[in-house]
Amino acid sequence: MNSNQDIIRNSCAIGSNTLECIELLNDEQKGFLESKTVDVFYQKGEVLTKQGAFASHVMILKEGLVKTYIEGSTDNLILQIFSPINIIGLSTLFEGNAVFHHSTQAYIDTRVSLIDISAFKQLINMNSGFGAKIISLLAEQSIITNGRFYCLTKKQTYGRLADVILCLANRIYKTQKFPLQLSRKEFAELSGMSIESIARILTKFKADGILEINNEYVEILDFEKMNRISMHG
Amino acid sequence: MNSNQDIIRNSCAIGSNTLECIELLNDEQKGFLESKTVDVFYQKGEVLTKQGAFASHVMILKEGLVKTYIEGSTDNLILQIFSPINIIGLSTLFEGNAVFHHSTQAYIDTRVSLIDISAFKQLINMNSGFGAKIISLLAEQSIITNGRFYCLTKKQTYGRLADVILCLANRIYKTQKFPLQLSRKEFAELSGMSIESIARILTKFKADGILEINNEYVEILDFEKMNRISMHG
DNA sequence: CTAAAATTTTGATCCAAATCAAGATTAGAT
DNA sequence: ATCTAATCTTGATTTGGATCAAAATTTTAG
Repeated sequence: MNSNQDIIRNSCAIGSNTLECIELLNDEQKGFLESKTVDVFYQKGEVLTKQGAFASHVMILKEGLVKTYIEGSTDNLILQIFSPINIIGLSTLFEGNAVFHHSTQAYIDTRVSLIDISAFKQLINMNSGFGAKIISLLAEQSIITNGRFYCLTKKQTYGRLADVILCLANRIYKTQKFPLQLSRKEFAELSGMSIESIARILTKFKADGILEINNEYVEILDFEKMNRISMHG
Repeated sequence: MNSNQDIIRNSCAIGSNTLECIELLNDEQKGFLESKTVDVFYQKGEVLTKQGAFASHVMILKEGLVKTYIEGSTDNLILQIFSPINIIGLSTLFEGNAVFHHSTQAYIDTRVSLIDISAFKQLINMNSGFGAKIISLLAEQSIITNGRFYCLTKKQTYGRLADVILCLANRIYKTQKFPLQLSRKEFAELSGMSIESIARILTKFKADGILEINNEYVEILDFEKMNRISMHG
């Protein structure tokens, strides 16, 4: 049985769907899609799309790890993290505005397919099953971002960081022990707090035997306790 | 010319699209839709959909004012406010999960059309233009919610409240002077702060000649200044 | 119209987390 | 390997806004 509260649990920032939607295209449509797609490699730290620029394409993340974020005057708000294989930039399908409403940056070396946006829109109009799948993906992504919205506005520091760590383990790396590919600064940005607070909380997590973190990897030692902290402990 | 920053301006919580999508249906489809629609009237304060319940329908807001919100253990996070005419509950089109991921409540007396969700999905699969429009609406709504996400996490109290007031004026009531239909408690929930902070800031806004607020109406007296505060002043 | 209840305002106090300020550690360059 | 720059940790201080407390106002009920 599920309760009300479970919904807001995975409050971190990851879209989890694969590319079933491509499978819904027929051969001709697949060929058309392919002709309008280019593959691009980005290095760690490179910006894939820039907020405010013309939204010329949708991206499929094939390899790597990226964030989408809103650029503010002082600092950025991370909307989601994406791991392969996911579609990024569906919100550019809003007809009213032809610009990116967020930037996208690579955490690590990353490979994406860029799909021409008008071709993508044509496919939606050609194949209603494809469109339905895109609707489902968009709906899912907004549910996930809303969970993150809840996390960052309603939980306090310990809960937020626990949430981010659980998210990385459950949704991104899909294992309790994973390589440390993010800096403290990136953890801070992800969990919406200062770098110093991250350091302090990580030290506490280590002291309490909940987490092991060193220069190579992160490992959740006490999943139960981490979960309890995440649900606002 | 638009800058980068403009995007995150209207950071409040309202979907602004009308029902063009219905116009994309042919007569037969419209008839089908009509046969699967019921109109319901809700009184001020009544709950329209409950987080965690089976997602049986999508709603079209015909009259009134409603909020969608995530229910937390301690308090709620308002995701969006909707004024007529708008579609509410598109995120239930996510295939993976048949429950509402948020609750919906009426701020004032409200009339909605409930559309059976499987009928709605059928229409999406029957009419790709309809689906494309729904995609655009979903994309727009997520852009708006992301703006609100930015507002609540990155701005401080004065900016947040200014933002909410501007949002009400620009997007909901579409005038600088509008009836006071929300309590201080509702303002507090909307702008993510305590009731006392709302009172204090409103007093300050009045003292500075930026805002008039009494038991009947709200009026923005200095739009320019309010805007400056909203963009984090 | 009056009393009671609810809401709003104002002031005082407290707290979580940011910022400031040094050190300690790690990574990169020569 | 050594020096330098960057990142990370720890402690001290500050602060924005919440909470607590009480008075003022508004709304509701009789």
